[in-house]
Amino acid sequence: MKKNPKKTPNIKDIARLANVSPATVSYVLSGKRPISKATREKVLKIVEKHGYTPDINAVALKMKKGLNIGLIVSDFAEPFSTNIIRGVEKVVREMNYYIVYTSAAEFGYRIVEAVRFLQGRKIDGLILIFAISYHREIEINFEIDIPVVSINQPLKNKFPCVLPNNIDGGFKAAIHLLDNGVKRPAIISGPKIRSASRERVKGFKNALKEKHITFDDSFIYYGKFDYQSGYLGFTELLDRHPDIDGIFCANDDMAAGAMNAALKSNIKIPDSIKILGFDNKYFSAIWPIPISTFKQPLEEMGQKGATLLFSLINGEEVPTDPVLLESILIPRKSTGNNNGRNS
Amino acid sequence: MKKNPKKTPNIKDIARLANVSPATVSYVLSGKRPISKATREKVLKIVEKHGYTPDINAVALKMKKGLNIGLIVSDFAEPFSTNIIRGVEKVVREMNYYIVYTSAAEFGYRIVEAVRFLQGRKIDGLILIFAISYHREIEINFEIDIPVVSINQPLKNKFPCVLPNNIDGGFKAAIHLLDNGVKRPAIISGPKIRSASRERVKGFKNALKEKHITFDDSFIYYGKFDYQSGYLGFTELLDRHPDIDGIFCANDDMAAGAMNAALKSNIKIPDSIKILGFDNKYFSAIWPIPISTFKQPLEEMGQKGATLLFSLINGEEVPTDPVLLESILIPRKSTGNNNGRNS
DNA sequence: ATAATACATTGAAACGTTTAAACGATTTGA
DNA sequence: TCAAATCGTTTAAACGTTTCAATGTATTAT
Repeated sequence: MKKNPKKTPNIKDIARLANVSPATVSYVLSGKRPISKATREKVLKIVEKHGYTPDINAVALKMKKGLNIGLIVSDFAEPFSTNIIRGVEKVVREMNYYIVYTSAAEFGYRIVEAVRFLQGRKIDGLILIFAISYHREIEINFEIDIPVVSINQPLKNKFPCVLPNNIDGGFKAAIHLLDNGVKRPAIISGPKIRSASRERVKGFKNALKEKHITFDDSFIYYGKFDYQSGYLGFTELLDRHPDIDGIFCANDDMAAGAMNAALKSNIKIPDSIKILGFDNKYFSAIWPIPISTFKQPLEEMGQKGATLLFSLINGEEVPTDPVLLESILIPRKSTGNNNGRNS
Repeated sequence: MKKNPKKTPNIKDIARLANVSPATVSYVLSGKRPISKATREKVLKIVEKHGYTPDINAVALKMKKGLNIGLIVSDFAEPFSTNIIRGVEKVVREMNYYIVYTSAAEFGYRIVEAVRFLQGRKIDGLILIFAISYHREIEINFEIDIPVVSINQPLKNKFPCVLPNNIDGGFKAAIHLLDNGVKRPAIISGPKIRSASRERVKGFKNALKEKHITFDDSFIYYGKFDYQSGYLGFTELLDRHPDIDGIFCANDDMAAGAMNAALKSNIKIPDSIKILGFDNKYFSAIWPIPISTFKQPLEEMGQKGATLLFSLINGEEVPTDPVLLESILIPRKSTGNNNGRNS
């Protein structure tokens, strides 16, 4: 009959059972001091047998560390963020850290408050993920003495960040449209204040210039990354230039809006006008006319960001320039291709 | 000139500054012992001034608690889960707890492993959220000595749970179709093994019986909650019964599939056939023909679940029967209504 | 006036680790 | 042969809290 029926073993229990001191157990487990092979094996056997795992609170207290990293996303609604998170998680877990997360939305988008909240949990590093449809100004004027990495959103060069290569995305978008026979391309962009928008436009323009296609700002409609904008943008652009035969929409929501506007006006997609989206949202594959789009390397972005963060935590140097990752094109019917769905 | 330039104050610092003992500070903050008004105010002022907040690791260590609750979701892809999480978060934060979360997908759906992982972080309770599109059998044969609550998924009555009232949902679906003139209703259900599917079918049948509409199993197609199933289901059901004029699809993905199948066969929605979905997924509102659907009370489910969990943690009794919450109908064009979108 | 009670506060142990310093035993160098 | 160095291990302090038991002081009952 045992005295304490169930209590999880602590380092002292293990030490006693192995006939060594707690310190020895600790050293065996951490490998910070050489321990004779015999002792190590003896200890490890007991540890294994009793499924001992150090109390993380005691460890964290003693080490003056949190052993977790904070994660702030703009909003959880977007599957966008969750895919990045997946990448982050992998790395964090590998480092034996935990994630404490919150959404900025929870704090009325006052990042300062969100940070304060997370600090309460003693985080050793912070990752910020702001989804692209987030269009408020982000308050980053918070003081913080731990490493911070931003994913998907440059924060005034204040922190290291990993971003999708939007210039490249815009460029590829234009090329794809031209390759599929478009002569008069236009673009429904995100809001001008968002660098992601400006960059996609820039890449788009670059490609057109390279191919000697005339283009000016009247072929650009600045939307808000939402369905509405796509609908209105389509209407307005075709008002301005009835001969437009291809539109690059800076995300799939706007592409959907554009396609519905086309449907209403009885304009055939892709025969009369080709529509190209961005983001590879879930619905783009099942849309009545499947939407060509770009898949962003979300998981990689997450992984890269987390790796960067741990480098910082370990006091290593990291590149100050944003890390850029490229999106890949998924051609579907809306630009005249035929893959993408099988029924 | 200060000795230690920045270090965050601890309870001893506060005690010294307030000319009291650390114990007093602790009691002031926790309110577990009466403290004279004068002392309390003095202490609180210092606490405020220096922004003191107790080291959570020390607290957790001393209290032999984790001060966090674990959260396992089947997969993060689904915005479904994130909305529930939002509700959970609110409650958890209010209780001054933190969330440590992971996805079952990360562990190859071996819940046991996921639980073990979370236990490493000393969780005081566990919430399981399995999205409806998750169709594998869930391994729940894990031993656990902390309270567990399941949200959205009954786990063999092993744990208290909060569920959408699917019978009610199916019932309301039938009524809505009938109200909109449907004479020959059919249903594209989820897989038979899922209780959510069976219950929605049951509610649907109940309503039809009540209204004396003949109905049998040949009007049911069992799909897998995915787009494909909707497409195939539509085709097959109309093969069986060409006079079907209304279909309740157990989620929006299947509704989308059904609508695309209708489009392909040149069957007019909603004129010839009315389509009703479930879940109010993002795309259902922007679909070319906006899809009527049901919005589940996800955030409430999260809140309710978390509240339940804390009751358990505090050793209170909780109802052993599932807590049922009702979904609300969002009528749109696919069943002949006109609200739901404004362009 | 004194004993008994109530109230406010404090000292110190405990939670489970890590790690610097100390220790003894063995090996090495002169 | 003795001092010095090396190796493996242990002792004990520290991390920042909470809370029991003890203390001192003010209030009430006798």
